[in-house]
Amino acid sequence: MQKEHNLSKNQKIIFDLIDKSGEPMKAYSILFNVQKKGIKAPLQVYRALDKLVEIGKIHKIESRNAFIACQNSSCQISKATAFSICESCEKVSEINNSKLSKYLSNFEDDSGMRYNKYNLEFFGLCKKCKSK
Amino acid sequence: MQKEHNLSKNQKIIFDLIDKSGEPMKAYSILFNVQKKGIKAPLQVYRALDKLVEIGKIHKIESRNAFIACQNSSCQISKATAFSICESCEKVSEINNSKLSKYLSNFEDDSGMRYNKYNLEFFGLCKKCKSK
DNA sequence: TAACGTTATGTAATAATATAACATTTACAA
DNA sequence: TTGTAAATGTTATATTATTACATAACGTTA
Repeated sequence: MQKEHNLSKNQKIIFDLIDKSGEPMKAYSILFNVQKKGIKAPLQVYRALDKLVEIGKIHKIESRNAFIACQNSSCQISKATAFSICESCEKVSEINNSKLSKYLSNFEDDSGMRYNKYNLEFFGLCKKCKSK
Repeated sequence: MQKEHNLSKNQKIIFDLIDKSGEPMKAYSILFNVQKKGIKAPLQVYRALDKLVEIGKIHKIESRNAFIACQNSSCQISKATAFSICESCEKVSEINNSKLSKYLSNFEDDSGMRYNKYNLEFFGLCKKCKSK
């Protein structure tokens, strides 16, 4: 059974904001949005983000320096992440494909080394942008 | 046949530095190292880096905000990159595995969407660090 | 080779992203 | 109830990256 993480006040404020937005949010945009709730400094945001990433409630989209709520109901997969990113509209979706995750989790490089964690970002045009 | 890219003066200075170092270099560390060669401003570095990434001579390690010379003799694979990153010593290697690249280049998500580009970063402990 | 468009360069200023250092408070298990 | 870990608050600063504008070099083709 998954450990229940009781989010602290700041963590909850920031997670709720990202989760409701449904899209990747940048740290300073988050900061701007939570200032009315008393979170005034970048560090308060980054600390909450660090923790939320650590427990898998959100993921960082590295190529965009942005954070998105985990789309997997279970939120257990913070060590094996894959995203699709539209290079035109910047829409980001989490890819939840068991074949892919199995393939990557079991991947062994030519030296026989295995990895406990990966992040994969796919780029292309989403359906909407492709049809334009 | 691959197009020959004649690097400009700044591009060559910066590529040579990164290539010789053999490891990921950060933009401001590059800047520091090339100041004696007349490259004085961050923008000069970033412009060269952008171009070198575009033509596939170097890759950006997104999770580290650092740049590494392409390890593939052909340097053609700037749209399909995979790296292994040691979480202890930060050693980075480019993974050149044809099975993996085929699998990912042909990957179709559940909605049938395909992608023209991807970047994959694996994390773990390299052999040296594992044996410590 | 002159004219043109494209690419590269130079320079200053500033924006955007992220962390260090230190003090204090809260949560909660022993 | 006290010890410890986690979280918070605050200021300052470090690091990464871009905007804006001016000039120069390069390569094509008329």
